[in-house]
Parts: sequence; structure tokens; C-alpha cells
Amino acid sequence: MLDIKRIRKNPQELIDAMAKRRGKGVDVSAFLEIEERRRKLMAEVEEKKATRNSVSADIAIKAKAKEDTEALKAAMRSLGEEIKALETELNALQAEVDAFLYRIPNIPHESVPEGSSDEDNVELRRGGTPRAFAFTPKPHWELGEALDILDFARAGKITGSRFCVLKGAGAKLNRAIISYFLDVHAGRDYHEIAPPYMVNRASMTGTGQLPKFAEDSFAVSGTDYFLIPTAEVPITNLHRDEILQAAELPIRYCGYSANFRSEAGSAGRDTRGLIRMHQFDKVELVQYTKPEDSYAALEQLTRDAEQVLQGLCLPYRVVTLSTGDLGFSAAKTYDLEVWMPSYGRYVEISSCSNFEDFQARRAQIRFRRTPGAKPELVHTLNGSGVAVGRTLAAIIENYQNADGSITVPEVLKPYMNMERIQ
RNA sequence: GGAGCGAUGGCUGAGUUGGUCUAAGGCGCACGAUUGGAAAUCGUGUUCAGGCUAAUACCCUGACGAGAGUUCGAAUCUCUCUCGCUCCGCCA
Repeated sequence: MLDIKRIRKNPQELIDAMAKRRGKGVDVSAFLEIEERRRKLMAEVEEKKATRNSVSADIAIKAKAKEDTEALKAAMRSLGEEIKALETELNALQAEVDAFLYRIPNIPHESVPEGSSDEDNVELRRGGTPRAFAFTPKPHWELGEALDILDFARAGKITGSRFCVLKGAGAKLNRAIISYFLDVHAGRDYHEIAPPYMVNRASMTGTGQLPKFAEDSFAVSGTDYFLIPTAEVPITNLHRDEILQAAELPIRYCGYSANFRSEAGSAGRDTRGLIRMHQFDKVELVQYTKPEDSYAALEQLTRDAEQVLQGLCLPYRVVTLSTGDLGFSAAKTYDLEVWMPSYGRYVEISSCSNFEDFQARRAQIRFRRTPGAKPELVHTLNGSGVAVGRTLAAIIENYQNADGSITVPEVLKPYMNMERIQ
């Protein structure tokens, strides 16, 4: 959510930002008109309330002095009805203003390249080199099924499409990846969190999944809970409605969770393999920082995420998302993309974003610069560190051998107690 | 699922025969005094949001878990909901 005062003061900034995002235009002038009416009406209501408050105080004094207060009470009765009617109108306007504010995306940072889509993302750097295979590499779903470590058919039977059953060494490899990621990050000053996999509506609103993207999440029937689409939601909401102390910042968390996404609108895309699942594992990194530190933190967070790919010796690259590809809540995002032989290209495996105060304003996460100072909004950041399912796929493909076996990456051997999966 | 109790500021904790209550006291914190310096002590101050505004000044409005109601007036009375605790039941 953006600062309404900032929009009032500089509507052009918002108009320009929306143009850069190439999204459907938000009608800024219509918004400003409603907001103007809201403020006028609010002033009117407050004035009437001030009258009622002072007269009510008079009534108390007169009643004590045994004077007649019936006339005043009658006058206040009708004033009360007036106030009630105006407040109903005011609430409606407030709801309109809120609905608008909750659906405006964040303003991209000035360093974000302008563009219309992911084709305009800018490559920043690469790590490792795609392996030159002496044989024709197979996709991970073929290798996985042949080794009987991935079972899509039975997942389809017991649940449905876009689910997968991991078996034997596949399940173990998945577990090894999670443990390795957590050990790396928790060993570098990220406090480990094991969050709930369901959250309430306020949490989903706090990080920006609601109200605009309700169809992307799974709601739990009979409750007001949602399955988390990412651990970002519970971990960023950990400090919702809190005022932190400056000395506590930056706060750095890492956490593993399963993630659930409806993948509405992606029918037909990535239908084979582990790339696009309704349920997938991920280790997430989250930071809360002072505003002036957030862009340095974004660089660091991205490096921290990259480290596990380097550890696994997986070829990857880092791209800066263009304004057209930037997510709703983010001001700036770096994607980490891993080399996927079956796709013949780099595939997103992590998304590292600075949300500035966009989520903090929604979730009311603040801090005091010095004891007694006025609370200010923190900046929030997060990044995958990294997606586990896609890592599993990348390992299977990049570490495959001519005979269809998979060599276990060096750093995972201590977790696996095996050299290869065959 | 059943019964009972509770939710107040950064924290703790009064206030529930409705009326100068944003709300005592304490802790914490800030500033000052004291001190060679510190501790201790003393004094003063210290909620947040919105509106107005050049203003983080003044003034006005709102907020005592959330929402609705009664009333001239609600932390206080009524209803609904959420969360927490205790006991019972069930259960990995």
C-alpha cells in the first residue's frame, strides 16, 4: 500500500509509475475526487462530533446542578441522527478509498529497467557454466520416473494434476536439500522459523496477496484461513502491528515451508515435471531493515540466496526484473534462474525483492529510530533461498549420467549418505 | 465440542453503581539536578492514528481485542465474533 499523502501531494508520480508497469491504468483522478469528498465529509462529521462532545459535557454539569437538560438532550438526539447518517456516507467513501489503495501496486525503484515483460529483464551476472553433455540429457521427469523417485501418475490418482509423490532417494534428496539450505542460511545470521502453513485474512492482506489475488491462493473451506503461497506471508507477518526498536534491526529470518498455489491462469504451462506444482517446498529468507539500509540489504540477500546454488555447483544467472515483470508489492526484484537442460534455458528458482514500506504500511510494522522517537515504517525484503522442488529438478538434470543415474552433489553427500542415485 | 474466566499504552497493572478517563500506580525510556564518573536518589516529561497546517506547534476527531447496539454521553451496559487461560470430553 502506498502512502495516501504521497499520492495526494504528487499524483503524477503514481500515474508515471503505473505507465511504467504497463498494467491496466488506475484512474488516479477519480480516486483523488473520492478522496477529496471523503476529507470534506470527515471534517464535517468531526465538527458535529466536537459540538456533541462539548454539549454532552454541559449536560453532565447541568444535571449535577439539577437544572433542566431536556432541551439540550433533544437537540443532541437529532444531531446524533445527523452524524449517524453522515458517517454511513463517510464509511462508504472510506471503503472506496481503501479498495483503491489496496489494489495499487508498488512504485518501481528508479534503478528498475523499463520494459513490458520478462523479455526486458536485464541479466546482471552468471555463476557457473552449463555442462556440455557427451550424451543427450533427459528431462528430470523421465529420469525421476525411471529411477522411481518421482511418481506423477500416482500423485494424480491420490490428489490431482500438478502434484508429485517423492519416493525413496527422491524423498531423501528433497529432505537433504531443505536441510542444506537451512544450515547454510541459519549459519549466516538468519534466525530459523518453522511457520504455520495456514494464515488468516489479515496476514494475506499484510503482504499483498489479498484482496487483489484471491484466486491465486487456496482458501480452507469452512474457515477464514488460507494455505500459504510462500513462507513470506507468515514470516513477514510475524511482526505485524508491532513497534520494533532500532537496535533490533535488521531482523533476518529463514524458514522452510510447503507452499500452495492454485496456479490459476497457467493452464497448459509447464505441465510436465516439478516446475509448476500446486504444492512445493521452499526455504525463504526475510529481512526487516531501516529504510536507508534496504537496497544494500537486497544486494546481500540476493548474494545469500546465490550461495546455495554455488554450493551445489548449479549454473545460474541473476536478472533484474523489468517494470513490466515486477510483482505487485515489489519495488525492485532480482530473479535467480538456474540452468535447466530440458528447457534449454535458465528457469526461475528464486525471487529476491525489496518491498520498501509497501508491506510494512499494510501490516503496520514499525520501529523507533531512538527511544521516544516517532514510529517509522520499516522496509521489508524477502527472497527464496531457494525453491526446493526446482532445485531437485535442476540437480536431477544437471547431475545426470549417461546410464540414467544421478550423482549426488558434494555438499549433499553428508545428508544423503550415498554417492549416486541409481 | 461443553463449562467458566479474561483481553486496557513499549511492558506491567488499576479503573466495570455510564459523565473533566487517553485512562491511576509501577517498570522502561528521554531530559535535567546531584556526582570526579557511575549507581542510587530527586524533579520533569513520555500512546497511536486521522484531519487542519510550512510544522514532528496549536486545535479538532477517533482508538481500552474486533464489529454492532442502547444513551445527550460508553473502557464501564447489551449482542455477535476473534483470541488467550483453566477444567471436562476427544485426539496425533
